[in-house]
Amino acid sequence: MTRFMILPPIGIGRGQWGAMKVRERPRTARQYVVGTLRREILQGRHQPGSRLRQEEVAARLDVSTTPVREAFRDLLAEGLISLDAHRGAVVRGLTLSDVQEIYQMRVRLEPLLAERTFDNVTDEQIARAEALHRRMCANTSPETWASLNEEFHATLTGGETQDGRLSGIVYTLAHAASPYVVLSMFARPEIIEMNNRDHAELLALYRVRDREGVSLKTELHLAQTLDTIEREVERKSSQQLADLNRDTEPG
Amino acid sequence: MTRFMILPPIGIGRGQWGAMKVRERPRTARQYVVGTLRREILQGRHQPGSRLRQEEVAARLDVSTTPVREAFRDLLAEGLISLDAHRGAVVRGLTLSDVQEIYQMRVRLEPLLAERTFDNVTDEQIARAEALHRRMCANTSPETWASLNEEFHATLTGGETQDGRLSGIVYTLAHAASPYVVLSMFARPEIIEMNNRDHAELLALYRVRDREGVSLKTELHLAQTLDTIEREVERKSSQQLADLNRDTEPG
DNA sequence: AGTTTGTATATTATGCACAATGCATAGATT
DNA sequence: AATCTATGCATTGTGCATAATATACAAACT
Repeated sequence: MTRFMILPPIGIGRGQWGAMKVRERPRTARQYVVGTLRREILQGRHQPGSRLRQEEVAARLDVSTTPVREAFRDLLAEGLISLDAHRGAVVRGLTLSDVQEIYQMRVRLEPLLAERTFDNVTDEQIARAEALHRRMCANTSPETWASLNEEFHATLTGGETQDGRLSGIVYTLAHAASPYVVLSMFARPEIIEMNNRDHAELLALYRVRDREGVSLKTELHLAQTLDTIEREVERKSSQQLADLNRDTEPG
Repeated sequence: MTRFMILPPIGIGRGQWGAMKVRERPRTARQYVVGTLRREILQGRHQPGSRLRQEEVAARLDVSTTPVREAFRDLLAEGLISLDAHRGAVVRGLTLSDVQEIYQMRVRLEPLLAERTFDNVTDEQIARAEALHRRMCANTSPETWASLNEEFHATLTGGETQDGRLSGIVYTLAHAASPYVVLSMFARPEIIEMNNRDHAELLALYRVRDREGVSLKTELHLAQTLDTIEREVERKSSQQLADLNRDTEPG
């Protein structure tokens, strides 16, 4: 049935709404602000301790202050800023103690998430994870590797589709710690290879449907990562740390 | 410059959010809305699945819509509502699976929190916790007991003064599960006595500064509580369960 | 005829400009 | 010098305009 299409050929099939759902939803101003500020903070573009003034942010991103205020609430929930009544938003830095706390939580929570989602993991999801794994083995740039890494774990645990508290918390924690992970990988590229080997083992355990094995491997993987980061931070002077955090990426 | 004020002086004017304690520092409208809605939801006054319309809430609490929207963001972070762009807020119910998830997280996180805060616990804090413990032993009303219980644990772990991610998450989880805890205590009052004995043991361990013991006891205490809740829910007929979180989906 | 597809309307969330409150700091008074 | 007061400034709150979604209803196709 060849029906005349009034609206642009974005989607095949019926109507623009079905197609809209596949593409990205029209983002609200708030989502735009949250995304931008989160990226900026995680990339270290805002000095920890510096204030974020809503008017300034609103002017810079060309929106009004209302969506900025709501964005601040979201960033507060993610732990990226602190927010006191009438006193405004302050960028929270990540101390080593923070990173340790985050990883100690992940070590305990991610095996639990893996166990709880284990039965819902399909062969197709494993296949997608394996595809991501191959791309991660081929790509050695820390940033893109980290990005793929997040997608990898999200694929195996149901990702954002899961609406429970656990998956949301795990997702947020993984995000929050990412700058340090990237940092340690910059310092010692062999860490990436170690992670890739861990992922290969993990995929193998998923393939043979070894629930217990997946849980244990997940725990071990994170504990080792924390250990690596701790050693790396100890090795570095805090000066160098600050330098790396301050520098921004080349366009 | 004394231009006439459209808004009356603090405290009286925009109504009854002065109806709370007059002596308390003027809270912001947002804090008032968050507190009110949280209490209402946790008390089960809103059917799970029902919508919260910002205009309605704003009119009822005699506030404008902006603080209501920001309050929605806070409640979203606490997991009490879900929130989709342009589609509004929906009250989330607590399924047994949710409660299990929450307790499985608490079993893993609270020992960690106890360990991390252990060295900062002062004798004075222990004394305050003991005072609360005595009041809890004397009081057998489930609601007040639960309220004191939260204060008890907050006292021993630094409470809200702590600004790390861990303490905030633990605090939120404890809050979220409270309706079920109260429920199980209503059903079987001896649970309160069991908890009181656990607390006495815990305090003794704090007194002798046994870090490992505190951690283990905390874990055991929560695991037992989850077990009790599960058995209690199982014991009840699915009839009564259905009463608690009524399914709003029409066939 | 029954179902689906398209359009108009109504409802609700989102965004904006402005008014007002509270915090912080600098200046004046005792 | 210390305390109190006044002023600047950023956050908070309000009312309204706009954009998006859901609902109702008419038209078209199988």
